[in-house]
Amino acid sequence: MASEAAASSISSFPRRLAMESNALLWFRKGLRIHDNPALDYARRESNNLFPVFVIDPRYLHPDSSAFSLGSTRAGINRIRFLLECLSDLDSSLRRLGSRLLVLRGDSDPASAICRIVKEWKIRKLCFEYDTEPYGQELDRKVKDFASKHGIEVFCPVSHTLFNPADVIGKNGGKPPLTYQSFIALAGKPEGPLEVTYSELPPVGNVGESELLTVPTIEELGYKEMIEEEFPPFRGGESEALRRLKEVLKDKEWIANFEKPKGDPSAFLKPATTVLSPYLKFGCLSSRYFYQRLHNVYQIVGKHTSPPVSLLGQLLWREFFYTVAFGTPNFDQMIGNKICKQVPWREDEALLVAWREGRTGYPWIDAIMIQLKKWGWMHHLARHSVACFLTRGDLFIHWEKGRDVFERLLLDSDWAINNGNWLWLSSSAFFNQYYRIYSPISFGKKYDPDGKYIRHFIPVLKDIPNEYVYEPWTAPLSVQRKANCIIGKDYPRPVVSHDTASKECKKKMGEVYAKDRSMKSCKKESSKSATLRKRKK
DNA sequence: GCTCCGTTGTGGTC
DNA sequence: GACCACAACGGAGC
Repeated sequence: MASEAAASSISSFPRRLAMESNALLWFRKGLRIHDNPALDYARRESNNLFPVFVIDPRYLHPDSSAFSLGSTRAGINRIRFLLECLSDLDSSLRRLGSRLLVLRGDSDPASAICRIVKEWKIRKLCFEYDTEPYGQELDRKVKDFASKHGIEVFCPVSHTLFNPADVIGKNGGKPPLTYQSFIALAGKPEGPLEVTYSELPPVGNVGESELLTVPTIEELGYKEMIEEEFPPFRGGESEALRRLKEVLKDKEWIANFEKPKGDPSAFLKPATTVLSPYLKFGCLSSRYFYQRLHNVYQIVGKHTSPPVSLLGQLLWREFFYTVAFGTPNFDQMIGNKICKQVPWREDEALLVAWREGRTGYPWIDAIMIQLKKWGWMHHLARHSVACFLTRGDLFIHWEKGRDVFERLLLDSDWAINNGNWLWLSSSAFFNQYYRIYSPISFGKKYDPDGKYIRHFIPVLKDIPNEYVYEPWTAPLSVQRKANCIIGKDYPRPVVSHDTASKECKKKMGEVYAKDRSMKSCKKESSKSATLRKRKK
């Protein structure tokens, strides 16, 4: 897989000067003007520039069979966030004398691109390199088409700080499997492009093509949108840069940031930057973010370090991108060499209880409701619910939880989401399966009065502090007074944490023991094979 | 084969 | 807030 990554870097711009030329800039991620090498190359020596976004049915067409409002792959909140990103991008392009051309996808975006490239007589096709399997598949189609028709392709790596293929190459063809070994290999990233535009080449003649402006959510076919609470985060590059500016103002906060010390129950003022949705869509360049953080560190002097520092968080993103790129079947247990093979339990009712925030554990349920309503929750809150679903309590397959997160998170990112589910379920990277988050005491530590729970689960709002994490222990008189009868207004716990976590630990112990004996068997057989060879 | 280390465990003590 | 015991994993380095 790694050897296929013949991606260009910004320092390797072809020097050939095009004469009369039409360039097409295909936006997928990278929904920004700043630090956008594909845009910068596309506009150079081009008479016309066609900035295009293709509506991918897989992500944007309504699917009524999905468990929540949205498409097959994306919940409504992320779809709305994406449309905000596109509107903002369109406004920015219009200020530069251009506009965003939004096309309906045919069967997939790649075939739509191939069709218009021919129709608009495109000489130069530019798009950001994508490391995800789905992106790679589309890119292959487009690149094959372009090479058959003699169209120049420029495909820079600019979504990440490093080219995952380079890091894997430095490690002898295998991705590094620990953060520290990744850091040792990665080195310093290239800086962002230092260029601003006063204007861009005009959009050329689009002929007969049916061109759309950025659609509204209703135009995409989502009619029954009744939401009690919308996510407090708006999409787009302008919002990303505003948010970054806000974050950069507090230099002390940046200098002292330590991820594990953050408060997962903070929701009015989250304990992290909430820049992840903007990095996901490329509204914010990771290289620009890195550079600005580095500048703050230089000004303040003393600061925290990776892995816990803010800059360290950007490097975690790179770590997961690298491992994901170099590991076949990274997003599944079977066929994934770095993933422990665990006999997870099939239990649809428990999965639905977890997904819908009805486990009877207010801390877990509040987090799942925040996910549903906001599409975002703190990293440690994600840990709590992921541990609870998998190795901690319910013993349900991490792929099931991964699917729910992938759909509902605004910052849903293939490599990072799968990487973290592998981590939390103790299937890869992390082995201390006996360290289990308590669905009661972990949250209580940060928020003893249960403000977070009361906000996201209003039915519990009058339960006294001493019972808010364990409402089933409240006497009936207290439940009546709080207008919340457990078993009627709010569910009883779906499992007992004490017994469930003990059983989980036992099962994980068995999996690990089996894994050890398999590994030693393999070692033995390879040893004896070597001896046999030597004797011969 | 040993020791040390690993972003982010819990529950107890001071 | 810092420290410890608890129980106890794999990988890296020696």
